[in-house]
Parts: sequence; C-alpha cells; structure tokens
Amino acid sequence: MAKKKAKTFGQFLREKRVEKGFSLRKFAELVGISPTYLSQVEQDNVDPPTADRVKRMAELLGESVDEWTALAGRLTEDLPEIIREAPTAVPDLLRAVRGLTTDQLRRLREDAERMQKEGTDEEK
Amino acid sequence: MAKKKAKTFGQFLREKRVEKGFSLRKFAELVGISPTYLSQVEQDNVDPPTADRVKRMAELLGESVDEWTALAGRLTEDLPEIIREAPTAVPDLLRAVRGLTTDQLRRLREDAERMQKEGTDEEK
DNA sequence: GTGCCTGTTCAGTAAACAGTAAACATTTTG
DNA sequence: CAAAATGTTTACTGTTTACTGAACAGGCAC
Repeated sequence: MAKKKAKTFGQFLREKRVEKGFSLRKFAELVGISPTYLSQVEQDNVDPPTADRVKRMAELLGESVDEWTALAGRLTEDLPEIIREAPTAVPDLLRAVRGLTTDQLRRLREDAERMQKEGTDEEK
Repeated sequence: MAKKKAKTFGQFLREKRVEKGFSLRKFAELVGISPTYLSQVEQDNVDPPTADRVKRMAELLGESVDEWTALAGRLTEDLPEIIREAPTAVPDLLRAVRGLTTDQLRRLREDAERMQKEGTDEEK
C-alpha cells in the first residue's frame, strides 16, 4: 500500500489551482484575498487562511471542504457547535472513536443515522 | 422537567469558587492569573480565559473540564486533533450524531469501545 | 522593445486576544 | 479605630493573527 504524500496546504493549493487553470491573481480575486497573500500561502510562508476562506477555496476547486480545512489546521465551523451542544457526551464519544478505521467510523455513522430515524427518543 | 438555568461562565465560576471558600486573590494565584482579570471574568466583562486556564480552574474546583470548556466557548485541546486524524469520517459522524440524546450518544460510545477491543481491524 | 501577463518580496498594519498594574472603595478582623 | 483582606475599576500593554500595498523580476506576445 503506497503511503500518502503528506503535502502541505500550500503545495496542495498551488497544485489544484494550476490544474484548474486559474492564475494567482484571478484566483485571489475569486476567493476575495490579495494576490500577495495567496502567493505567500502557496509557499507556506504564512499560516493558512481562516476556515471560511479555506472553504471558498475548496469549493472553487471542487475539493473536500473538511479535508482542506483539516489540512489548514482549522475546524469546519459547524463542528464546535455540535460538540458544545452535548459538552460531555460528544467529547466522550470522540475520544472513544480515536484510532478507529474509516470503515468502523462509517458503521457508527450509519448507526447514528438509524437512531435519528427512530425518533429523538421514544416519544411516549 | 425543570429547565436548566443557562448560567454564564462567569456566574458559574464565582458560584463555585465561593462555594469552595477561595478568595478571589487566592484563587487567581492558584490558577496563575491576576486578581484583576479573574474579577473581570467572573463579571463577564471580558471573554473567558484560554482553554488551558479554564481546565485548571475546573480541576481546582472539581468540575467537569469538558463542560466548563464548552461554557467558555472553547474546545478541549485533544478534540481538534482527533477530528483532524480522520478529516472526513469524523466530521461526518459528528453531523450524524447531532441532536441525539445523551443516552444514544452513550450507546454509540460503547459500540466504539467494543470496536476498539476487536482490534483496529481484523488483523489477518 | 515596450506592454502585459506571470508570481514574488518586503515592509507594514488594523483588529482581536489575553491579559496586567495601580489605585480605589468596602467589609472584616483584632 | 487601625490593619488587613475583600472585590472593582480604569487604563493600559504586549502578542498574535490575518492579512494588504507597492514595487519588482522574469517570460511571451506582437
């Protein structure tokens, strides 16, 4: 099994932007940042942008928002809310799933979806 | 069923600190912050402290670190890592569990723990 | 060869964050 | 009543974050 290359956010961004045929200035304009800044980001000379800009970038390039956000060292914005809505049970769950495979995580998600369908609880 | 009072971080902190008999100055010293700042925090005149200070406070007062951290509008520090380790599967799971009851979340956690025991995957 | 693209570099900045020091008024203790 | 301890207010401060503007070098088009 080939090891995944641990590319940086900047490297990934440049690769995909060029692939899609955007010039640096053009793409910067679409995202709503200065070309200067985009250049620095792609060279990893500065930290990746905020979560919302990363999201716009991923969307413009047809990439996974969650993956790019993680690569940027940030969190997609709905996740903190979800955690805070159940401030002990969700963290406990997260710690319990640490290290599980993608398949195992998918099975848990399916269980969760099933629970949703069964009603929030038994409704009498 | 009585509705839980939506106390602020500051109100909670003051309540528990006084309950344990710490003076403001004494407690500030234990936490490693200035009395000035602690006073402001307890009056909600400023944002709650960083996650690590919130953690110290909760520990000193025998309260739940996760709950207090959430109340402070922050995230316990290990959670972002856990999410980024599986940057699509874990966010997907989180969105799927949103709105589940504490009991349902507990059942999922137990499933997860069982999966851990069964080995990370079948190991041939 | 001068215009016009390309990306890059340097220097700087506005706003937010996470606090602190000093002085103060009030209550408690000896 | 004097001393000590309580919490509060005002006015800052240093640091980090997330960027921007101006100027510049190199390639390509005509």
